[in-house]
Amino acid sequence: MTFARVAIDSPLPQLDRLFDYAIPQHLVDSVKPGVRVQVPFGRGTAKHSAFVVELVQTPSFDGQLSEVAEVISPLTVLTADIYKLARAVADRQAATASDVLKLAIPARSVAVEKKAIDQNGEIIAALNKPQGLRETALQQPVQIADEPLWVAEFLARIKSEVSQSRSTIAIVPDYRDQALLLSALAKSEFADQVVDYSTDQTPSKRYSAFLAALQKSASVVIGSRAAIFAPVNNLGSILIWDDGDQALVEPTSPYFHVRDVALIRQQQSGCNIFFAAHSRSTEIQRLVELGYLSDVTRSFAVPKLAVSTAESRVDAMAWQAIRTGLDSGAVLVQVANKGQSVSAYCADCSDRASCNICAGPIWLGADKHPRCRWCNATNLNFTCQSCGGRALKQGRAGSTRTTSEFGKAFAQAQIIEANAEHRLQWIKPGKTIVVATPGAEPRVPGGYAAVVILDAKETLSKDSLRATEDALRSWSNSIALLAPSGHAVITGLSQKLGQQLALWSQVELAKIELQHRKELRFAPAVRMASVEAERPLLEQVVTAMSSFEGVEVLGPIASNQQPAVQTWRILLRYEYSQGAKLAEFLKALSLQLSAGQSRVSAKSGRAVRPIRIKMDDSQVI
DNA sequence: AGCACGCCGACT
DNA sequence: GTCGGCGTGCTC
Repeated sequence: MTFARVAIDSPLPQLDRLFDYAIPQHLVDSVKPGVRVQVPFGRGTAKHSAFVVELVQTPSFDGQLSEVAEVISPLTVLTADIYKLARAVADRQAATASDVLKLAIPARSVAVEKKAIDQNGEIIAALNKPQGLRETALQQPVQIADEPLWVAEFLARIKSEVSQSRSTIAIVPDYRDQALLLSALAKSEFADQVVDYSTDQTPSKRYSAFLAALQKSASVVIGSRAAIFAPVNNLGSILIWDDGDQALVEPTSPYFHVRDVALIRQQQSGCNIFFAAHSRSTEIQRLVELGYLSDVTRSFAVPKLAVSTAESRVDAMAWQAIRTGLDSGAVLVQVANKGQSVSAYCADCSDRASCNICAGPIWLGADKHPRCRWCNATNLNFTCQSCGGRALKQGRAGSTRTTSEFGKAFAQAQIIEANAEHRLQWIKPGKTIVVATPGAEPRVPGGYAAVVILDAKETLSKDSLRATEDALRSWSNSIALLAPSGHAVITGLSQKLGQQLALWSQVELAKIELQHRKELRFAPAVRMASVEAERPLLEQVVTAMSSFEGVEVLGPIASNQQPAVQTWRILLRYEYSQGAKLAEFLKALSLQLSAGQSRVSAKSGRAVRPIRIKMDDSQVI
């Protein structure tokens, strides 16, 4: 007699454990570890979806067992490896395995599955050509003559794994990096092994990518956050490009950084792990200093970079760089903010303009309409809170105004604006000025003749713990788009930082930054969690935390994230060694305190958790 | 989440 | 005397 031990597909923390079920005679052959089943649960009449985690001979529950009601599909969609990973990630993040599994296992597509399996429920090799791959290669308007160094490095590592019949997971934070890597792989001899795991495709394509990873004995999975959970066989290497990119942080419940999931998966599977980036994150620097990772150096030409300490936004050096750059090709101008103007002031009394709904700061979007940065309300009939004035004057220029200013100054050049809304992957070579916000820079074949970085001082003085690190990362990524003969200019940067950047001493810069964090006891020298809830509930958390030794509680402070319900937030500063214990404590605490507090969001209709725990919150300071 | 069990106010 | 309020607790 065997019994099925299942994980219920429910976000409720009190159900985050395994339940045993009897297997009725007609299902004994089809209930297998990893399959999705329907089970009766609780007093409710509705059946719940669940995953069979294992089959056992003796149930660990001595009450009356219910029976598995139905097997949804013969496919073993939850492998033992992925369950183990999901459990470990959930435990680290004070979340549930189900939260992780819904990211790891895409929604089932019956149509895809019908095509993909034979009568025995085995995946047949009909998925060899992931559609995404060919489309990406064909859509590529220009051929890349010069492959970036990191792409070549990834290809070499992938090639080595494939030749040993092992799989690779390559994580790229950005759709342009994804396309670059995919088109390089499409031309390679192992194009057939490639699985396009990007999340911005249709559900059926995601499901077929998932099945392809499950089926191939050696696959090359390319994707963003979700790809770290790809159920590949014989995992040889995890490769991560540009780990400092915030796109690698999951914005919903487990709130993990892919880097941390990758490290867990590496430890569990014993595979290789490789990080590459133009600049070094403090987290990677910490792991290098601990001896967990080792440095691999590749020689390359240091970019020609000049730094100007001038106060004016676009100084003589920047103008000169744009002018000479245009003579030989395209020029990239990186600006800190999008829109017409990053801020607005009352024309009469010069006070900072604030939103008449929530008093948040006002900026001017591309359409020149005054908009609130906090609640996004359009303030068309602005009234100054201090003097009653009705007229606005613009603050520092954003990308839209910069674009129109350059359009006037360089009438002979084509001007293009690129930001998160106007996504651009490539531009054609020629006399073009691209004004881009950080992270939105398009590539140009052969590279840019000049890269000019404006607003350096503003980027550095952002009110964030990671301001310097993020700035160095976004500048480095822009400068890396230079042609070999190109020149870069950064305006408004201090001499000291500028010199180190000009020498491209990325490791040295990361060392210094990490040293600062150690002195201030900030992440990643220690870990910092945030707990967010409504005030009375949060007070109970604060009280309970006093019984937990060695964790420093900072706050509460008001959180302006959701204007609908005012929530508050505390920060918890703790050592890495306390992580497991603290996560367990917080999970149990939130379960106990939120009893009977669960409610449904009026806006989305989804269950909203009364207490939100982020075990590593880098946004918070 | 559902759903039942459990002890306190106004009703044919 | 009971019908029902939703606080509390459990779900293999």
